[in-house]
Amino acid sequence: MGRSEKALELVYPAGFFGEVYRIAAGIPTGKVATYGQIAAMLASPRSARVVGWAMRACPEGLNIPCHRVVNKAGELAPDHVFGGAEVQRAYLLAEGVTFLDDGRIDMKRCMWMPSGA
DNA sequence: ATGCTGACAGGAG
DNA sequence: ACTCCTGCCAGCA
Repeated sequence: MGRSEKALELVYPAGFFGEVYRIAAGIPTGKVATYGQIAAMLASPRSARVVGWAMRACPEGLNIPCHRVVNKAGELAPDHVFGGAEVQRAYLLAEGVTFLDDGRIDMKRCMWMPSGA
């Protein structure tokens, strides 16, 4: 592996959290992924909560777009994190994510589909 | 070691 | 569509 990859090995935590961060880092701009979706990618479809927890512990130094990870209903994180859901929504809007009239993300349009459409 | 917690999800009523 | 209940599993006291 190249030097940059080795650097990532050093930066990303080992184990489940590290895998979560690695995947989250791959979410393209303008798209969002769900906790359960990421859990499924890790072959642990029952670990959605752990994914959410990993996001909460999100190391800011890694440049992880944790605002692009939402629940399956397309709802943003509660106000006690992120400095308010408004902040998260502003980030997503700036990236081109579209919202429905009820304030939820238009998941049908913006959910990340790594395996192709 | 034991028990509680949580940025979730799926099924049942 | 909404609420309630249960399963999950890594950290932390």
